[in-house]
Amino acid sequence: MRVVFMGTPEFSVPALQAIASRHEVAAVYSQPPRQAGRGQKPRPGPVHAFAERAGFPVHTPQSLKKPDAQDIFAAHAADVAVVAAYGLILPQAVLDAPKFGCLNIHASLLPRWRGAAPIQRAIMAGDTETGVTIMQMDAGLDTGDMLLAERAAIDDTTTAGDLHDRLAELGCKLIVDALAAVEAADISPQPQPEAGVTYADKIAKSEAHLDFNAPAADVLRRVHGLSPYPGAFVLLGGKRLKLLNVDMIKRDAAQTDIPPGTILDDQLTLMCAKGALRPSRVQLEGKAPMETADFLRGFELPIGTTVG
RNA sequence: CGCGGGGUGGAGCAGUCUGGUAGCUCGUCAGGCUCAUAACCUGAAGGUCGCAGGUUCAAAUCCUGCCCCCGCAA
Repeated sequence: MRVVFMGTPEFSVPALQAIASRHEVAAVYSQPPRQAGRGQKPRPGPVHAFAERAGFPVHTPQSLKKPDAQDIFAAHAADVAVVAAYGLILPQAVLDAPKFGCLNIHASLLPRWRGAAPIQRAIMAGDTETGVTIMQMDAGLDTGDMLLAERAAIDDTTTAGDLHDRLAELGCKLIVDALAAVEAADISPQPQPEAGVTYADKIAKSEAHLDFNAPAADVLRRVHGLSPYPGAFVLLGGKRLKLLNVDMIKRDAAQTDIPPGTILDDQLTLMCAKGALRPSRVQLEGKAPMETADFLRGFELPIGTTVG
């Protein structure tokens, strides 16, 4: 089929790659390069960069609301558009332009976690499973009819980074299947259930500053949900220390007089409201991520210190 | 020119301001001790101190240029 691909971040790249090997990519849409990174130079996103390397025509409109942008889109004469974390709203004229409409790869089991940050929110909420859904897009926010879905498990060690990679692979498998089914007219879209709708809000910077007054289980979910990016952190002598991976440590119920955030031993075990956590991988500001043991080898941290 | 931290044996760091034969914790290897061990003791190997110039009797350390990594902010 003749496909227009629309996506921006790393998550979408495997899907584009998989589609490109089986279908004709008429054009790739991606968010315009923004000032990003050190030196605030405009940098193209991962999809944009990949598409250029692969030699696909790339479009980076600020918006698709204008008629001329919609005309350009329609001129691709696509059979279908595949949208994966594109980041722009698609007007009805765009949704209707391709023969088979627009398919979306969404990183959750809809209708749970519609919206911007489904991977992180699933972990932060303590979900034990999530997945990927392929849906036929409509004008709503991730409200379209579902074509395919597949589950993925989350456990106490799963980070957003891990899950991101797994779901990206899953998404690329499912979209390939979905395109084949659509082309063969061998699929029947199912409306999303009305029950169980939740929305995955964007991650706010303030969510990354850890609060040890919460139960250890909650802190762990937050750490893993924000790992490796943007990274949940604590303040240590004015510097940020990101916690990238943590393990639960059982504590005797007796010791409730120790203030949350206190370092309990020489392995950086941190007191929480209920239980304790031991980081296994951390990153000090300005430094590369490293095992906690390596970090402690060069960073003096007396037991009893409190982190903020 | 957005702000800032950093590149020192395999790992993480100190030493740089106040130039003068490279140090700490750990790992590795060998030997010892031990019922045993990730424990302990002894010894050893391993570094052109990111790269290139410059200053100096002497540069990890001072000066200049460059490369690379990272945090913030967007």
